[in-house]
Amino acid sequence: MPDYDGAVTEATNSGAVTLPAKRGRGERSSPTIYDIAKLAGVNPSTVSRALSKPGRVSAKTQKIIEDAAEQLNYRVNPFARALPTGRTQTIGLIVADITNPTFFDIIRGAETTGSARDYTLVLAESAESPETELIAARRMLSTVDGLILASPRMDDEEIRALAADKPVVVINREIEGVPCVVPDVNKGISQAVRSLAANGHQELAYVAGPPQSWMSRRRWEGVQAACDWYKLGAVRLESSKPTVDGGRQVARDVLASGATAVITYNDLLAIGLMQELQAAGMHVPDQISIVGFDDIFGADFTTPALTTVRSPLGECGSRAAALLLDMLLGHDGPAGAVRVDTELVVRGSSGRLIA
Amino acid sequence: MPDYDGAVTEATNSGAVTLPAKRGRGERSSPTIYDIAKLAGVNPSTVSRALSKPGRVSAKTQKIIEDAAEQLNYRVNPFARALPTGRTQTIGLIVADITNPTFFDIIRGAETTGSARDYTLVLAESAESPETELIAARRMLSTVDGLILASPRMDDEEIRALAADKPVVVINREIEGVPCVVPDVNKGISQAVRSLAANGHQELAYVAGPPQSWMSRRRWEGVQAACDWYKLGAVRLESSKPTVDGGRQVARDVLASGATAVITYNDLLAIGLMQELQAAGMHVPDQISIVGFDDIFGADFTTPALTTVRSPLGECGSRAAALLLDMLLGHDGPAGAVRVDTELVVRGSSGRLIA
DNA sequence: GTCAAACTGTCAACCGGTTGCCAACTATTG
DNA sequence: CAATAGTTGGCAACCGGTTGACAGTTTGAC
Repeated sequence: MPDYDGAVTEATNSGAVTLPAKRGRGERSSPTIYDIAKLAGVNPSTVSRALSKPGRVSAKTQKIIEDAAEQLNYRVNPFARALPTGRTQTIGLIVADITNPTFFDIIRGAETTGSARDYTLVLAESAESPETELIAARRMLSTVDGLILASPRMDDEEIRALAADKPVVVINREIEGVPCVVPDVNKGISQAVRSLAANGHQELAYVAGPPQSWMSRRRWEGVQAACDWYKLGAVRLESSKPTVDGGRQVARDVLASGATAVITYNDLLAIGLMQELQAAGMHVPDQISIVGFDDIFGADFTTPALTTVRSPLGECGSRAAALLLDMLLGHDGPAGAVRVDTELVVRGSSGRLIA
Repeated sequence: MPDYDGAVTEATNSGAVTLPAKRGRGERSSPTIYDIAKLAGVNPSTVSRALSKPGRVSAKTQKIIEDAAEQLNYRVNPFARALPTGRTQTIGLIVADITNPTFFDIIRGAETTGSARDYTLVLAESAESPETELIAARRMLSTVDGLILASPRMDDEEIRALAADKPVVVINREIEGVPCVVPDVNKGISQAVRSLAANGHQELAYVAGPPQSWMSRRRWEGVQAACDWYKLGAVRLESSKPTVDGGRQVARDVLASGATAVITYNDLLAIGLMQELQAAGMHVPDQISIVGFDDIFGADFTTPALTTVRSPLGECGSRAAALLLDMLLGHDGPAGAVRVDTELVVRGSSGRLIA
């Protein structure tokens, strides 16, 4: 029910009616612990304790105060609480690109887990820029209880500095001394390369992501290791940006490389690459196999549907938020990185080479 | 820019910068206006005025204070500011479903426009539930300066009640007395139906979205009107949920309806429907044409690519945020709804009926 | 019955800005 | 040069909770 605060407390204002916007627009203001205290016949500090320090006041008083609070439809003023305590019931999330579906699930996972524990999610975007990211992180850090960095682009040192200030959890990157949630790509990559090798491929290209991306490097290392093991040649190609468009642009280099199988840093690149190759008359997977990363929304819309190494991103977001909330309760972060499993999802874009 | 949001540009770390004073238990705390006041040799209130009320203090004092603030690397404490003023430099956005790509452009548009004016975006999800939405809206409203509701599911009355409290802008719905940003679907629908009629279709089905969705009703009305005009039969089918899955489930009803052309409430439904119809051996568009709504990310990944009525959702998010920020500056909201244009994007999923 | 420990509620001092009001100072004008 | 209007800076009272210190009450042990 909308609280239309009934009685105007006449004790407050002595003089003339302050009609011009006292707060915001309307004159309405929500009940405070002082109102409750008056109604319950106790001291405001007792109200404060009853409402936030269970056990500190007697059960009887507690009940009286809770009833009064209910009657007035009281809600704490988050700012008043935040001012002396610093607690804001808020967690921040910074992603590199809001429109990148990779982050959809991370955002949802974090939001869901957060709001289940009465935390609100604050979102910011870094636009893939380390500088923007740092500025956003700094600005946020003063207003949230903790911060989740999804695929951060800034330096380890800067992240550690932030983490020294308030709890920080990192997704998709490992940083010594900072709690991390990281998909363990080895399993998925190993499956992917084995599958490609089994299908007769001998030369593989990896299309890399942003140079600042730890995960892109990690995936390249994984690809190299797996290719060594399965005796495939591996070449690394750069992309201009980790998007569908970037994938289209890298198609030339892919063709020039002579590789018959491509693993891309993410699904967007894979999709763009596939579109461009098909437009150039190539047949996927008969002439070239394409494997993406992440299994984003839409990866199965393409024809052929995209084979991809799935990272459980929703789980990453959710685990990161849970970790953060735990840390806010005073627990220590995990010693090492939290690893979540990846797996190859085989669809139509990879298969036997038909030479 | 009237507000001092902190010296972000402290590139020149020249010489002795007084470190922030330690708080009682060795916790670091950031500098306050009192620190600045001491350093500048003025009263704290003068500092406050210098930093937030341009023109209220003399240029000379202003300069001294700004230098001192810079030297201390001062940032306002948002909570301390919010407590007396209610201003938080924050706007809220509530969407029905965080993972629905429809909202991603809206989110990005709002975030981008907001952060360009130094506002932070706070995000919440209603999970398509009017109750959850209302709770989230209430909780948010006390902590943000204004609220954007994207495709709200709650009653008009409840929204008006919220709008009476703080500035509210609605996207994808028209509510008398509340500023709205709404894609004007008529043009796009008209183009779509005309195109279908020209391709020989005579019976059309509309797959509706959530019953609480104003936009779904609006689109149905538009479809009916256009079908009247172009002399097509129109039948309305219900979906269980506005997702890919919901689209798959409604395939049976679509087939049973005998319609040869389908317009769905959104692209997700269209994609799911197309998948299921194709799985059942139907050929799109030779046997049945499918037209979606919104032109979301991935709509062009399908085979055939999806014909859809594009709504400029990023623009909606951005316009809504701009509107809201204007209102926060004291301007009135627009008299009527702000309409943005829609247009048909013809791709492969619609075409001539081959009977 | 005495004395101390445990429990409860109150007081008052914050947290860090904002702002109405007033006094002092400056500039303008007659 | 005095009177007046316009500036500018300071004082102090908030905003709404939180919390350490403390005193009054109970409770419990001996």
